[in-house]
Amino acid sequence: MNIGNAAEKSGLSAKTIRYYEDIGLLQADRADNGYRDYSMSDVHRLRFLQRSRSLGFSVEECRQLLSLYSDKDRESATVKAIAKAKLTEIDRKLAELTELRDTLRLLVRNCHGDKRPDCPIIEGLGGKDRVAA
Amino acid sequence: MNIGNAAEKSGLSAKTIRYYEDIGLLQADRADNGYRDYSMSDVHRLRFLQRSRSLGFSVEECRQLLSLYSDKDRESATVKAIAKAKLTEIDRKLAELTELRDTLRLLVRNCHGDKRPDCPIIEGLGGKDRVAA
DNA sequence: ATAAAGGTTCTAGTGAGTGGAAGGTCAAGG
DNA sequence: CCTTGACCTTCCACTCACTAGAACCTTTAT
Repeated sequence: MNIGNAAEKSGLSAKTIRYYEDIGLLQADRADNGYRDYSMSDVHRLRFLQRSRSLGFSVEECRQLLSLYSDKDRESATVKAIAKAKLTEIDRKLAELTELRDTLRLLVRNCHGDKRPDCPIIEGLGGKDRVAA
Repeated sequence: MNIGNAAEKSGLSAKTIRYYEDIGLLQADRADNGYRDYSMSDVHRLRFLQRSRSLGFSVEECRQLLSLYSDKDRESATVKAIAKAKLTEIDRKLAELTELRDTLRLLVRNCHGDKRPDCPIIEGLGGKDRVAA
Protein backbone atom coordinates (compact mmCIF):
# COMPACT_ATOMS: atom_id res chain seq x y z
CA MET A 1 0.00 0.00 0.00
CA ASN A 2 1.06 3.59 -0.58
CA ILE A 3 2.29 5.94 2.09
CA GLY A 4 -0.94 7.96 2.29
CA ASN A 5 -2.88 4.85 3.08
CA ALA A 6 -0.32 3.71 5.64
CA ALA A 7 -0.45 7.17 7.18
CA GLU A 8 -4.21 7.04 7.52
CA LYS A 9 -4.09 3.55 9.03
CA SER A 10 -1.30 4.34 11.48
CA GLY A 11 -2.31 7.78 12.63
CA LEU A 12 1.05 9.24 11.56
CA SER A 13 1.53 11.81 8.80
CA ALA A 14 3.22 10.77 5.57
CA LYS A 15 5.95 13.28 6.38
CA THR A 16 6.59 11.64 9.72
CA ILE A 17 6.72 8.20 8.15
CA ARG A 18 9.32 9.40 5.65
CA TYR A 19 11.23 10.97 8.50
CA TYR A 20 11.19 7.67 10.41
CA GLU A 21 12.62 6.01 7.33
CA ASP A 22 15.32 8.68 7.14
CA ILE A 23 16.48 7.99 10.66
CA GLY A 24 16.31 4.25 10.11
CA LEU A 25 13.34 3.38 12.27
CA LEU A 26 11.45 1.53 9.58
CA GLN A 27 12.43 1.12 5.95
CA ALA A 28 9.77 0.37 3.39
CA ASP A 29 9.86 -1.60 0.18
CA ARG A 30 9.67 0.33 -3.07
CA ALA A 31 7.27 -0.34 -5.90
CA ASP A 32 8.45 -0.17 -9.53
CA ASN A 33 7.34 3.43 -9.81
CA GLY A 34 9.54 4.41 -6.88
CA TYR A 35 6.66 4.76 -4.44
CA ARG A 36 7.11 3.36 -0.96
CA ASP A 37 5.13 0.18 -0.42
CA TYR A 38 3.83 -0.80 3.02
CA SER A 39 2.64 -4.19 4.25
CA MET A 40 0.12 -4.65 7.05
CA SER A 41 3.03 -5.63 9.23
CA ASP A 42 4.66 -2.27 8.49
CA VAL A 43 1.41 -0.57 9.41
CA HIS A 44 1.37 -2.44 12.73
CA ARG A 45 4.87 -1.14 13.42
CA LEU A 46 3.89 2.37 12.45
CA ARG A 47 0.89 2.35 14.72
CA PHE A 48 3.08 0.99 17.45
CA LEU A 49 5.45 3.91 16.90
CA GLN A 50 2.60 6.41 16.86
CA ARG A 51 1.41 5.18 20.20
CA SER A 52 4.69 4.93 21.99
CA ARG A 53 5.70 8.39 20.78
CA SER A 54 2.41 9.93 21.83
CA LEU A 55 2.82 8.35 25.24
CA GLY A 56 6.07 10.14 25.88
CA PHE A 57 8.74 7.67 24.76
CA SER A 58 11.64 9.16 22.82
CA VAL A 59 12.46 7.99 19.33
CA GLU A 60 15.43 6.10 20.70
CA GLU A 61 13.23 4.34 23.23
CA CYS A 62 10.81 3.53 20.45
CA ARG A 63 13.67 2.09 18.48
CA GLN A 64 14.33 -0.26 21.41
CA LEU A 65 10.67 -1.12 21.79
CA LEU A 66 10.51 -1.84 18.08
CA SER A 67 13.48 -4.14 18.40
CA LEU A 68 11.46 -6.20 20.87
CA TYR A 69 8.81 -6.25 18.24
CA SER A 70 11.03 -7.18 15.32
CA ASP A 71 14.06 -8.85 16.75
CA LYS A 72 14.56 -12.45 15.81
CA ASP A 73 16.76 -12.77 18.85
CA ARG A 74 13.94 -12.02 21.22
CA GLU A 75 15.24 -14.24 23.97
CA SER A 76 18.49 -12.34 24.38
CA ALA A 77 19.28 -10.95 27.80
CA THR A 78 19.68 -7.45 26.46
CA VAL A 79 16.29 -7.36 24.83
CA LYS A 80 14.61 -8.82 27.89
CA ALA A 81 16.33 -6.25 30.09
CA ILE A 82 15.09 -3.45 27.88
CA ALA A 83 11.59 -4.85 27.99
CA LYS A 84 11.61 -5.03 31.75
CA ALA A 85 12.91 -1.49 32.11
CA LYS A 86 10.22 -0.29 29.75
CA LEU A 87 7.57 -2.14 31.71
CA THR A 88 8.66 -0.38 34.87
CA GLU A 89 8.52 2.94 33.11
CA ILE A 90 5.11 2.21 31.68
CA ASP A 91 3.82 1.35 35.12
CA ARG A 92 5.13 4.65 36.45
CA LYS A 93 3.51 6.52 33.59
CA LEU A 94 0.26 4.70 34.25
CA ALA A 95 0.32 5.72 37.89
CA GLU A 96 1.04 9.33 37.01
CA LEU A 97 -1.60 9.46 34.36
CA THR A 98 -4.17 7.97 36.70
CA GLU A 99 -3.32 10.53 39.32
CA LEU A 100 -3.52 13.33 36.78
CA ARG A 101 -6.92 12.11 35.68
CA ASP A 102 -8.24 11.82 39.22
CA THR A 103 -7.04 15.29 40.06
CA LEU A 104 -8.54 16.78 36.95
CA ARG A 105 -11.84 15.06 37.61
CA LEU A 106 -11.91 16.36 41.13
CA LEU A 107 -11.15 19.82 39.88
CA VAL A 108 -13.92 19.74 37.33
CA ARG A 109 -16.47 18.37 39.76
CA ASN A 110 -15.66 20.22 42.93
CA CYS A 111 -14.63 23.61 41.69
CA HIS A 112 -17.67 24.02 39.50
CA GLY A 113 -19.19 27.40 40.21
CA ASP A 114 -16.81 27.93 43.01
CA LYS A 115 -15.34 31.40 42.91
CA ARG A 116 -13.16 31.11 46.00
CA PRO A 117 -9.71 32.28 45.00
CA ASP A 118 -7.97 29.40 46.78
CA CYS A 119 -9.70 26.21 45.88
CA PRO A 120 -8.33 23.72 48.41
CA ILE A 121 -7.94 21.08 45.74
CA ILE A 122 -5.29 23.09 43.97
CA GLU A 123 -2.56 22.33 46.44
CA GLY A 124 -2.87 18.64 45.73
CA LEU A 125 -2.32 19.06 42.02
CA GLY A 126 1.43 18.60 41.96
CA GLY A 127 1.00 14.99 42.94
CA LYS A 128 2.40 13.21 45.92
CA ASP A 129 5.83 14.22 47.11
CA ARG A 130 8.64 12.17 45.79
CA VAL A 131 12.38 12.66 45.47
CA ALA A 132 13.50 13.52 41.96
CA ALA A 133 15.11 10.57 40.19
CA MET B 1 13.97 28.66 47.25
CA ASN B 2 16.58 28.79 44.47
CA ILE B 3 16.17 27.29 41.05
CA GLY B 4 18.41 24.29 41.73
CA ASN B 5 16.28 23.28 44.65
CA ALA B 6 13.09 23.78 42.68
CA ALA B 7 14.61 21.71 39.88
CA GLU B 8 15.42 18.86 42.22
CA LYS B 9 11.96 18.93 43.77
CA SER B 10 10.11 19.13 40.46
CA GLY B 11 12.14 16.70 38.39
CA LEU B 12 12.87 19.36 35.77
CA SER B 13 16.32 20.77 34.97
CA ALA B 14 17.12 24.36 35.92
CA LYS B 15 17.57 25.05 32.22
CA THR B 16 14.10 23.80 31.47
CA ILE B 17 12.60 25.87 34.26
CA ARG B 18 14.25 29.00 32.87
CA TYR B 19 12.98 28.06 29.44
CA TYR B 20 9.44 27.72 30.79
CA GLU B 21 9.79 31.18 32.24
CA ASP B 22 11.01 32.49 28.87
CA ILE B 23 7.92 31.20 27.12
CA GLY B 24 5.66 32.51 29.85
CA LEU B 25 4.56 29.24 31.41
CA LEU B 26 5.51 30.18 34.94
CA GLN B 27 7.24 33.33 36.10
CA ALA B 28 9.13 33.29 39.38
CA ASP B 29 9.76 36.00 41.92
CA ARG B 30 13.25 37.43 42.17
CA ALA B 31 15.29 37.73 45.33
CA ASP B 32 17.39 40.85 46.02
CA ASN B 33 20.45 39.22 44.49
CA GLY B 34 18.60 38.66 41.23
CA TYR B 35 18.18 34.94 41.80
CA ARG B 36 14.83 33.41 40.94
CA ASP B 37 12.83 32.54 44.04
CA TYR B 38 10.34 29.67 44.05
CA SER B 39 7.52 28.96 46.48
CA MET B 40 6.14 25.51 47.22
CA SER B 41 3.18 26.43 45.11
CA ASP B 42 5.54 27.13 42.20
CA VAL B 43 7.14 23.77 42.78
CA HIS B 44 3.72 22.11 42.63
CA ARG B 45 3.15 23.78 39.29
CA LEU B 46 6.56 22.74 38.02
CA ARG B 47 6.01 19.15 39.00
CA PHE B 48 2.64 19.29 37.35
CA LEU B 49 4.36 20.51 34.18
CA GLN B 50 7.02 17.84 34.40
CA ARG B 51 4.38 15.17 34.57
CA SER B 52 2.09 16.39 31.88
CA ARG B 53 5.02 16.90 29.51
CA SER B 54 6.42 13.45 30.18
CA LEU B 55 2.99 11.99 29.52
CA GLY B 56 2.91 13.37 26.02
CA PHE B 57 1.07 16.67 26.36
CA SER B 58 2.49 19.56 24.34
CA VAL B 59 3.64 22.72 26.03
CA GLU B 60 0.51 24.49 24.79
CA GLU B 61 -1.67 21.77 26.27
CA CYS B 62 0.25 22.08 29.49
CA ARG B 63 -0.40 25.78 29.43
CA GLN B 64 -4.12 25.01 29.30
CA LEU B 65 -3.88 22.43 32.03
CA LEU B 66 -1.97 24.92 34.15
CA SER B 67 -4.71 27.46 33.63
CA LEU B 68 -7.12 25.01 35.23
CA TYR B 69 -4.67 24.84 38.03
CA SER B 70 -4.15 28.56 38.44
CA ASP B 71 -7.16 30.24 36.99
CA LYS B 72 -9.29 32.16 39.41
CA ASP B 73 -12.07 31.86 36.89
CA ARG B 74 -12.23 28.16 37.23
CA GLU B 75 -15.96 27.92 36.72
CA SER B 76 -15.86 29.44 33.25
CA ALA B 77 -17.29 27.40 30.42
CA THR B 78 -14.05 27.59 28.42
CA VAL B 79 -11.93 26.24 31.21
CA LYS B 80 -14.38 23.48 31.96
CA ALA B 81 -14.50 22.53 28.30
CA ILE B 82 -10.74 22.30 28.20
CA ALA B 83 -10.75 20.15 31.30
CA LYS B 84 -13.28 17.77 29.84
CA ALA B 85 -11.40 17.46 26.57
CA LYS B 86 -8.22 16.76 28.48
CA LEU B 87 -9.98 14.14 30.55
CA THR B 88 -11.08 12.35 27.44
CA GLU B 89 -7.57 12.47 26.09
CA ILE B 90 -6.13 11.19 29.33
CA ASP B 91 -8.55 8.28 29.31
CA ARG B 92 -7.47 7.43 25.78
CA LYS B 93 -3.82 7.59 26.79
CA LEU B 94 -4.55 5.39 29.78
CA ALA B 95 -6.16 2.78 27.58
CA GLU B 96 -3.27 2.84 25.12
CA LEU B 97 -0.68 2.67 27.82
CA THR B 98 -2.44 -0.25 29.46
CA GLU B 99 -2.58 -2.07 26.18
CA LEU B 100 1.08 -1.36 25.53
CA ARG B 101 1.96 -2.72 28.94
CA ASP B 102 -0.10 -5.87 28.52
CA THR B 103 1.44 -6.53 25.14
CA LEU B 104 4.94 -5.99 26.40
CA ARG B 105 4.31 -8.27 29.35
CA LEU B 106 2.99 -10.96 27.10
CA LEU B 107 6.00 -10.59 24.86
CA VAL B 108 8.44 -10.87 27.73
CA ARG B 109 6.71 -13.91 29.20
CA ASN B 110 5.75 -15.88 26.15
CA CYS B 111 8.60 -15.30 23.79
CA HIS B 112 11.27 -16.20 26.30
CA GLY B 113 13.64 -18.67 24.71
CA ASP B 114 11.45 -18.83 21.68
CA LYS B 115 13.50 -18.63 18.52
CA ARG B 116 10.60 -18.95 16.07
CA PRO B 117 10.93 -16.17 13.55
CA ASP B 118 7.22 -15.35 13.64
CA CYS B 119 6.14 -15.14 17.22
CA PRO B 120 2.35 -15.07 16.98
CA ILE B 121 2.14 -12.31 19.57
CA ILE B 122 3.88 -9.89 17.27
CA GLU B 123 0.89 -9.38 15.07
CA GLY B 124 -1.09 -8.10 18.01
CA LEU B 125 1.42 -5.42 18.85
CA GLY B 126 -0.01 -2.64 16.77
CA GLY B 127 -3.08 -2.54 18.95
CA LYS B 128 -6.67 -2.95 17.97
CA ASP B 129 -7.74 -1.57 14.64
CA ARG B 130 -9.16 1.87 14.70
CA VAL B 131 -9.78 4.54 12.12
CA ALA B 132 -7.30 7.40 12.19
CA ALA B 133 -8.72 10.55 13.75
C1' DA C 1 41.32 35.23 50.36
C1' DT C 2 40.20 31.89 47.51
C1' DA C 3 37.92 27.92 45.59
C1' DA C 4 33.76 25.46 44.66
C1' DA C 5 29.08 25.49 43.94
C1' DG C 6 25.35 27.58 42.17
C1' DG C 7 23.16 31.60 40.13
C1' DT C 8 22.62 35.07 35.76
C1' DT C 9 22.19 36.02 30.53
C1' DC C 10 23.37 34.96 25.95
C1' DT C 11 24.14 32.39 21.71
C1' DA C 12 24.26 28.10 19.38
C1' DG C 13 23.07 23.25 18.65
C1' DT C 14 19.98 19.01 18.86
C1' DG C 15 15.84 16.02 18.39
C1' DA C 16 11.61 15.39 16.31
C1' DG C 17 9.14 16.71 13.26
C1' DT C 18 6.39 20.20 9.66
C1' DG C 19 5.74 23.22 5.53
C1' DG C 20 6.50 24.19 0.98
C1' DA C 21 8.71 24.14 -3.55
C1' DA C 22 9.64 21.62 -7.80
C1' DG C 23 8.70 17.84 -10.12
C1' DG C 24 7.22 12.64 -11.38
C1' DT C 25 3.01 9.11 -11.58
C1' DC C 26 -1.55 7.50 -12.06
C1' DA C 27 -6.71 7.11 -12.86
C1' DA C 28 -10.67 9.48 -14.74
C1' DG C 29 -12.99 12.37 -18.06
C1' DG C 30 -13.30 15.18 -22.43
C1' DC D 1 -4.32 11.66 -26.62
C1' DC D 2 -4.37 15.21 -23.36
C1' DT D 3 -5.42 17.37 -19.30
C1' DT D 4 -6.78 17.68 -14.43
C1' DG D 5 -6.33 16.38 -9.78
C1' DA D 6 -4.77 13.45 -6.33
C1' DC D 7 -0.89 11.33 -4.78
C1' DC D 8 3.94 10.33 -4.83
C1' DT D 9 9.18 11.79 -4.90
C1' DT D 10 13.29 14.65 -2.95
C1' DC D 11 15.19 18.60 -0.78
C1' DC D 12 15.67 22.57 2.03
C1' DA D 13 14.07 25.62 5.43
C1' DC D 14 11.47 26.33 9.53
C1' DT D 15 9.37 25.32 14.27
C1' DC D 16 9.12 23.49 18.93
C1' DA D 17 11.10 22.07 23.06
C1' DC D 18 14.74 21.82 24.96
C1' DT D 19 20.21 21.36 26.06
C1' DA D 20 25.12 22.73 26.04
C1' DG D 21 28.46 26.02 26.79
C1' DA D 22 30.58 30.56 27.38
C1' DA D 23 31.25 34.51 30.23
C1' DC D 24 30.27 36.44 34.28
C1' DC D 25 28.24 37.29 39.23
C1' DT D 26 26.97 35.58 44.23
C1' DT D 27 27.14 32.71 48.09
C1' DT D 28 29.23 29.33 51.10
C1' DA D 29 32.96 26.81 53.10
C1' DT D 30 37.77 26.40 54.32
